[in-house]
Amino acid sequence: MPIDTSSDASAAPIPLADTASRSTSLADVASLAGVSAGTVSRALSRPDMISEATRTRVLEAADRLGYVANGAARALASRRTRTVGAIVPRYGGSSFPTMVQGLESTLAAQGYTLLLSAPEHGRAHEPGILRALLERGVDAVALLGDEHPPQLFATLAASRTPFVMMWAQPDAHGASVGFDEHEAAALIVDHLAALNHQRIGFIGGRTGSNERARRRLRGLTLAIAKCGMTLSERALVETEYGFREGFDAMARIVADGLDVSAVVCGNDYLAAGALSALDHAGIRVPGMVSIASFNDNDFAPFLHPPLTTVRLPIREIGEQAGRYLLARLSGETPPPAHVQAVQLIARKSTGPAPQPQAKGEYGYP
Amino acid sequence: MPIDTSSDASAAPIPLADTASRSTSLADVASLAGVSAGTVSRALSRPDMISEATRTRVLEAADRLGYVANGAARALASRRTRTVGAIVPRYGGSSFPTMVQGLESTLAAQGYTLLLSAPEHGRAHEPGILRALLERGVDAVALLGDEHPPQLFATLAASRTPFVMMWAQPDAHGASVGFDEHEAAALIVDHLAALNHQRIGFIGGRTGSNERARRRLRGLTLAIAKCGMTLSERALVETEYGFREGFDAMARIVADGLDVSAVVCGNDYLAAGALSALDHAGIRVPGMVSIASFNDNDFAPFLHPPLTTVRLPIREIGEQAGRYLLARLSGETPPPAHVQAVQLIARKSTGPAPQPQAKGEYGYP
DNA sequence: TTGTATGCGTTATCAC
DNA sequence: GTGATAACGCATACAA
Repeated sequence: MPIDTSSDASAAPIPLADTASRSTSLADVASLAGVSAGTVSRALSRPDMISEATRTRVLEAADRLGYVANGAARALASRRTRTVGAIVPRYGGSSFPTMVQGLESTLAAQGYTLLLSAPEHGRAHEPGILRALLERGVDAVALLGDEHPPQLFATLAASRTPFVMMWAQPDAHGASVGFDEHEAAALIVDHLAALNHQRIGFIGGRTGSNERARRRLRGLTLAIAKCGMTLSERALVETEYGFREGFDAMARIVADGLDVSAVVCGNDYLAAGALSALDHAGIRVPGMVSIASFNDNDFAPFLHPPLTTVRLPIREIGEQAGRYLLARLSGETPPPAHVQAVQLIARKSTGPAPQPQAKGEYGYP
Repeated sequence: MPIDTSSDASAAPIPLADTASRSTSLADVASLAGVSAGTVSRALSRPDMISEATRTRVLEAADRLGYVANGAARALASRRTRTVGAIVPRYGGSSFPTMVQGLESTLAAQGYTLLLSAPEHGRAHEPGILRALLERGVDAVALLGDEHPPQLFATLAASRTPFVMMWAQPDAHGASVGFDEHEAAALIVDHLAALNHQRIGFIGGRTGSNERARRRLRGLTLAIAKCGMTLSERALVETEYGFREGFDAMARIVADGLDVSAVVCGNDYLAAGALSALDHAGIRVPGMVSIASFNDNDFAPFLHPPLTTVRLPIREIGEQAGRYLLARLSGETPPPAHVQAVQLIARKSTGPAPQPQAKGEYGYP
């Protein structure tokens, strides 16, 4: 996939050790407007400290010259960059973009720009990632999750950089935004219990490498125990998140001899894949539940049969994280403590547990 | 969803007009190492210009003090930020994150950081978006698409900022990376033609507001005409991308009286929704095709029945854009001209056109 | 309200 | 190979 540069208007020499004219600076605007550089600076960043007349004159001059402030100089002098760093690993093909969109939008509304680090795979914990952000002078940092090496927190503390952990637990060592996984699990389990389901299965993410998957499974286990239900060992699969993975997992559960009347999936992709596998197998499990709506393209209720879904506030996590950082950066009163459960929507489309016709098997309605 | 700050180690006063000790600077490292500031600077950024002995001494001192370079000062003096801006609208819930991940990874490998602007909806063209990036001193910019107001290009040119357009056409006024939509369409149409399909439908994005959707429809129209096939007006729907939208669109096509034997969908979400609608209606259309795999979670082949899919190199676009910018920034020879078609994978699972049992209706196999 | 002057921390250009 | 020293462009404290 070569690149098109045929009609390339941008093929001019790169502007590094600039040979030609430097770009217009405050001084240029100042001389055109007939004022001092300091006045221009104020007219641009503290409009209310300047007289109406000169302000318009300055603004006009700046406009005529196409003046663009030099952020580096501004940052050097003011000691702030109006920039926030985010470290969000494995980011494409996940639900994180929705969260980052929320973060970015919230920050952008206040003039902040997002510096995004999206390390692939296990590189998220490399010190260099955070360091690169700090060298860029980010005013604050948003991290995914709360499981990070101590050194990361030490570095953050040493640089006195405000930070927030997204999709994390309340007992993390620092500010965090998340939701109550246990409440989400309880909602699901209550729903299934009301429909007389007893033995259930779970297809979720890998608990070894994914803290969110781990919490989700733990919450489910607790809720199930509290209801006197059973989580089938044979129908408990850990896998990557994905449609194909859900398909394969459910296919395996079916092949092993389905001994559950309901299966909970860790997210919508897994669930959709699992449904598809059931369809292929000519089996319909009456209780199919997905915990997380994967993103804004919430397709669970349109599957056949529709899924019961718990909608997680992915985007809201990003927004809230942004609001927290903005508050910190503007010196406002620190936001309240503790993470609370959030909006959970259960679509009650799952049917009641049937009387199995043959042991461990459920046919079409 | 309040925020947890209970065990907050980051709740220290914000480091704005810093009252306490400034963070360690080059001078601090220099005095500890017993050299001049200039030497420290070189030891850190031009290791080969310094003697082995002093270099290690400097590095050790820097390490002991936990020195982190001040990017603002560095940018001011060196006139480069090692930062690249990206403007990618409507970010969550689309295939753009995959592309951005490719861009970010490629840039990060060379020490560049991505400044991400993800304007919601129509705000992508606002001059302020680009301006914010330029003020941050981005060394280069990556844009989504090639349809932007002239002023944007003018601003880019005035600031002599290298830029590249992603998912754009070769005849754009500037460097661009994309793929051949017409070739993708031709691949699909050839496939359907070989299976004797004659009349086909299309469910795609809104051509009024989405340049990619427009190109996709145009490519399809051309390919269909060339093969002597027919694009049914009644089975041509423009909608938002999404599962629900695909569902609704197909439901409408069915309600209007299906007069096609194949339906092409603009992306996998639309296709999956459309399949679901067919399932609900108890109808199976033998030719179901999706043009774009939505992202890495390529679920089309797992649907029932499986979709024939053309896989578009979304991530590769980002990677290639990153490589282009890196080449520009390092003064390398400009990459070759023209956009070429890319890897297209057709999964041949669509069946041949049947002899309709009743006019405009196709039953289950 | 406006002008003046200093400092921000680094790189780069000289000398040595 | 290393040390002074001058920009870099802006914000801001202080003076007017």
